[in-house]
Amino acid sequence: MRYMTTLRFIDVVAREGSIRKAADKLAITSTALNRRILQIEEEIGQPLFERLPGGVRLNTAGEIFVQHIRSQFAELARVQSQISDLSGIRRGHVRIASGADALRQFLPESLAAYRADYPAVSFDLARCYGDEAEAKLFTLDVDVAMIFAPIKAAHVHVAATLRQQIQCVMPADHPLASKDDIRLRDCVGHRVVLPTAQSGVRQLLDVGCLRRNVELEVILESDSFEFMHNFLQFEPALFFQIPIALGDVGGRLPVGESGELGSNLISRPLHLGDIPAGTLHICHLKGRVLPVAAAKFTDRMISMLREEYGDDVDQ
Amino acid sequence: MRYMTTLRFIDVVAREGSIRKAADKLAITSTALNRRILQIEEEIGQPLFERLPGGVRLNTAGEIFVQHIRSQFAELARVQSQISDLSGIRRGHVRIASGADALRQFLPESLAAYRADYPAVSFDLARCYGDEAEAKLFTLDVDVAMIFAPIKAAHVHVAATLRQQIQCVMPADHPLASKDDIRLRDCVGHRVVLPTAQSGVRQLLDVGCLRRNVELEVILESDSFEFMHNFLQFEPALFFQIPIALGDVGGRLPVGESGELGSNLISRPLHLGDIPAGTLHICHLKGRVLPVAAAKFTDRMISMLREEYGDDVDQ
DNA sequence: TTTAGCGATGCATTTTTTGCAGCACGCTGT
DNA sequence: ACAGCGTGCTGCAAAAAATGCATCGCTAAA
Repeated sequence: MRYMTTLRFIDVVAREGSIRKAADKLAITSTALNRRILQIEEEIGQPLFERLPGGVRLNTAGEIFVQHIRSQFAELARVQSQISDLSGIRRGHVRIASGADALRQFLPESLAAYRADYPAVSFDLARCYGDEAEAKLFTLDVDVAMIFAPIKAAHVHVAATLRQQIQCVMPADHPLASKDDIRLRDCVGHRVVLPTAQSGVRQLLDVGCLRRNVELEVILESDSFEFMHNFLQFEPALFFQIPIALGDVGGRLPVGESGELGSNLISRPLHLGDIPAGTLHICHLKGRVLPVAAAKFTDRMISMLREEYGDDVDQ
Repeated sequence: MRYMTTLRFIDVVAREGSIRKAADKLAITSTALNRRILQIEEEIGQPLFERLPGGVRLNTAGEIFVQHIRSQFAELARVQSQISDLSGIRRGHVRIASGADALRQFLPESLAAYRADYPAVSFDLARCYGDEAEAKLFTLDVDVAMIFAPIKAAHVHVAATLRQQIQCVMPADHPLASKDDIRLRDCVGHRVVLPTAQSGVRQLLDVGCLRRNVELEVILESDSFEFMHNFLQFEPALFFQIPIALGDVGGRLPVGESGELGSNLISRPLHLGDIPAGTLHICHLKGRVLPVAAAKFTDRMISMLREEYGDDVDQ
């Protein structure tokens, strides 16, 4: 949209923290960009940016205004989506933030299923951790987020939750494979592989180890579940995950039966007394009206969750 | 705001129903205006207006888009107000829709009181009936409305209500002046003056007369309370009003003691069994965040009502 | 002290917007 | 039937706005 140009520019300057850098990114000269900013500041009647020696930074007025700009963009997207919708084209765009958990099977499947019905809808997927996801919701960079972690910010509205008990994944011939349910202290003396500290699974594990006074023998830390899966093919170790990330209902069956990844891996639930079940949240920004496509996709996702996980889904 | 120009133009075209008329009003040529509209339609990807032989009319997409435009304007006003507010200037603009009832004393007084504290805040007052007021809220033409009538639309949020018993106003020497409380049938045989059919007072009266099977001898109907007040100086008659319009607490004392208007008029409450108390609503658009000034003014108004009418104020 | 990077500004150039004149179309009243 | 009116739309030239270039003054770091 033409008339949004200046606003878009301001948003970029705010993100880049420098007029010149923003100008580069926008493929215009810093002169033109600078002038646009000066003009808008004059119209508003006061500066939006502080001029620092190394660039610019939003002042309070700027913060307010940029927030307004972002909500305008989101609103425009919603309106356009609504307009497209009524012409029967079912066009649209959905922006999702998700932890790595849902990336293995649930999200690809939901997305494909939705696109089968509405092929003109496109998607943006940002993989990120809980705090980032909340921030992206707030800055209107994404429409909907899947967060496996406690929700911290008040501006987040939780549309649905899914209780997920942490699973312990290991080679089928691992000594612990015979147990139906793993205690934390069982893991002592075995090599373990952990997700990064930012991950919700890791946070639950850390709390549990602290409480039960268990020290794990960590041999690898990574933010890539795929990598850890692969690693287990070469060195036997324990590795923790939630069911939705295992790509199998309930996560109690051997994963990857079709042979792709870790065909010899099995999962066993961790004892609930050691590590309580965590919660996967599907959320969007409070008070925001989502574009048609985003709203429909969210509904679809929730009903798919309900089909697979039944009573573990809430709200 | 410069970048809003096209949007403002579209709003005007939508209201005028003709590009040429809108162009006149906007002091530009129809050419330029037409081109702007064609451009925006191209950017959106579909027309916003139907072209009729006598002008243009919004189509469904246009309705959606214009609604979006209006909400953008309102949002911008709010943001600007918020920005002004934080620089301590306390600038702002409040747009009010009100029935004639509150015009006599309550609104002028509240407005002046508020302006005494915030002299940089300006006001717009549109006198109108309930339905119009609701429409103006919806089209974002006003921020807050005072409506003495039932609220019909679902998009209206009621911030406070005030119960008001209808009063009968008459010359001090009128035969009914001796009663403490007037029944509808007492009015039969006396000349009465009524507000127009659109007024909330009139609607309550009509229902009451129908129910009690009373036929009033109507000699004058007007939408101007001031005119009716003045008329009573020349011909004795009964005239109905709610306390807030009488400019005197409770409306039970002779009005206009200071001699300005109707110094010889008194008011007596109508019997509650004949005409139930009506409700004055202070409302704004549901889901809307009001500009600072409008929000503060509304709060002030409500607290002033509470001071004067105490328990009759709700919510 | 020098150097590099920043935002701001004067001036020429390019792009966009505007206004004028005129077109085709549909309704309306004679 | 037909002229008259008002509508939205379009080529073309003029006016206005946005842009790019070169440059200034400034600050922080080397």
